[in-house]
Amino acid sequence: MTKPKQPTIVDVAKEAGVSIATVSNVLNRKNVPLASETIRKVEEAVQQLGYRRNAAAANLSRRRSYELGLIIPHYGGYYGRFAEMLEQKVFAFGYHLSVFSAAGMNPSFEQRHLELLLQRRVDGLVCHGLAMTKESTRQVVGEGTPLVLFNGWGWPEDIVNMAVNLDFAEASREAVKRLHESGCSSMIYAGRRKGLGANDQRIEGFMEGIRAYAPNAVHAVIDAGDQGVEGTLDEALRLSQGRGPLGIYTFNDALALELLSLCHERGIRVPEEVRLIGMDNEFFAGVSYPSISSFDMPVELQTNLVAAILMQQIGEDLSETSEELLHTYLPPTGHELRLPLIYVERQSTRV
Amino acid sequence: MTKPKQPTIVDVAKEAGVSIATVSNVLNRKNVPLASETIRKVEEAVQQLGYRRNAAAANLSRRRSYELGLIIPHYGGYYGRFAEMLEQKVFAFGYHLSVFSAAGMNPSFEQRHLELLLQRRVDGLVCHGLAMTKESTRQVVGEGTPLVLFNGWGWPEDIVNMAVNLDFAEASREAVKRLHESGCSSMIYAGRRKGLGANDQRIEGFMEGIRAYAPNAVHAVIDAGDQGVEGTLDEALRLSQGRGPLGIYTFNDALALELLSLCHERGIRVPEEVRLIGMDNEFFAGVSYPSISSFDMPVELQTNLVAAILMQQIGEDLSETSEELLHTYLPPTGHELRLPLIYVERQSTRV
DNA sequence: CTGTTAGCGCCTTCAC
DNA sequence: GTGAAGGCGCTAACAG
Repeated sequence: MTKPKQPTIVDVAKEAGVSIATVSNVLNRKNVPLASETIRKVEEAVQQLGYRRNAAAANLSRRRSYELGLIIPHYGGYYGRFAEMLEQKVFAFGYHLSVFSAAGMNPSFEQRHLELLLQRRVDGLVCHGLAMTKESTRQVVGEGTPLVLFNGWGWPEDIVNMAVNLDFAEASREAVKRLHESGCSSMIYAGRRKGLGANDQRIEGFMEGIRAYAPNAVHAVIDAGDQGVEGTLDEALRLSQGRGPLGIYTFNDALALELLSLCHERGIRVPEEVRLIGMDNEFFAGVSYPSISSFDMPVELQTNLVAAILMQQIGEDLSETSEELLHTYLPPTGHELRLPLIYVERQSTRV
Repeated sequence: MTKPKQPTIVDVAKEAGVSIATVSNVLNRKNVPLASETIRKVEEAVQQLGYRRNAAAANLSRRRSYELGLIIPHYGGYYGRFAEMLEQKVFAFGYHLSVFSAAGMNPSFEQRHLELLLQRRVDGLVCHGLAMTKESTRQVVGEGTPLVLFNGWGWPEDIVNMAVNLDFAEASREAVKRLHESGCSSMIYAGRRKGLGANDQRIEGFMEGIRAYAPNAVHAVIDAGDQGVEGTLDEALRLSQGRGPLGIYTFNDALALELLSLCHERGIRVPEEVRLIGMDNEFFAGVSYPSISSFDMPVELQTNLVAAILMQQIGEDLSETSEELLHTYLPPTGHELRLPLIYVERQSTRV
């Protein structure tokens, strides 16, 4: 209950019969030569006293925190996986990751978390492009904290050095292509306006896909947020009326699952009458019935790249593999990097 | 690129023409009386210089971090929601929450995160009971860091002051009751051994439920990890053979969904032939077809209680509502608190 | 009301 | 190889 004041480096030094500098030296295993006897004594004292270094003091002294900050909209699905994976990647460089959820792209939370992270003097920042305001980002970068964005589109080059994005536009084009090839003569993109930039990317790609692969197809962009899921399906069916199978490409798997259930309820057969492609490749897309075709996100690659770029900005030495990764993926020009999603074909489009 | 050394309190003092103590005073709004002119000057200087307090220095000086640590197995589903909600709760007390994922109950990660948190001198810890080893927990508590567990069963009283648990056992009893009342004469619990204590609790409750409500029912506990999902369904069907509707209660909604899809595939009708109850009340349980009955977790209540108990241990003043909450829920004796789950009836059991 | 001063615990030259 | 000493930036008495 009562906090009995934890032992400090001074206590350890006393216990081991050496000076505090020596203790610090053995603890931080620098390139300083130490007598093995000294090392032993110190380690014993540490063990004995249950010494644990005070991070605040160490950070203050070194003027580095070896801490990185990550701001994401929430912990669910892709973002959670991203956080977990990034944590592992930066750990390999000796850094620790502090994760904050902006509670659904809420700018006030974002602001708070950012402020906190900066007070902690994090050595670098990884932010979700959609959870950040331009102003705070500019400020951060202006103050000199290395920052890399992920899934941020259309950021001016002068405020963001590098954005590592998933190529939703390309995936959307592919979705149209797949649906068209499977014989859909009418195609719908069921979006989520609140998905912001991520939704815009999909719309853009969808329209490009239509132009490229199915210029004559009946098509439309419907917002599931506006129309509701039922409204979306109604509208989609109305548009495709009698023109053979209807293809629906959705903002994410969750929406696809809702549409799938609705089809079940109404006795509409999937994939015979309606074909679905989702996005995110969530667990349930694989085990629903019928299973839902989707796009898998290269989270491992993305986090690897984010980590490498950030470490480079911080001035850390990169491993060979990291170097190679950057060579392979960094665009020769520009400040945006697009990673391809992987299409996973399942029963909802299999004819 | 070059970090131009952020302004310190000294710079602000100089700029404002006051002493550093004064700056510290206006910044920390203590019960110290300040001249409004002084305040203005300081705030202006802060604005001017873009001053941001160095958390490490402040923590070191105050010997408090106003930081709390949370260790969970992963960010998905319930845990993610728990983290987000707890963050809000403790923020109301002026604390910040650092969340760490133990990457699936991996003890080495747990150890690492714990060590880090302790080095940061967090003022308190919230840990998932299943992600912690007894040894490290004992050590932490022994060193005097306030700790509250959530979903930890069977912890010796001498190492854990309080555990705030979801009452999976009671929910499992209820599941049996519901299935039995709906007319199931055979009932299965499809578990996940790797769920550890959480699974044990369900098994215990399931068996008690059988004894209490349906002593004559054919029943069994099957582990989906051992048998696979298909194996589980086969086994369940074999046991219930021809004895009317089969009730399956699952470890979680994910497993329930898998079983549901399998039923679809084999043309087994849900709920006519098989009735399902899941656990977690995940998004997809509500929108699958048919929708899956499940148990909703009182995350808000749980996080409220965890926050209140921890704040109390730290010695923070509680609000009236928090006090009341503790009065209502704290057990008169013992060190474990059980919160009821809420049954959500859906189509998978509706006859 | 404001300023002076002594740490907080650790790291890091720089002598020895 | 090891130790002494001066910060790191801020807070908290305590004077004034």
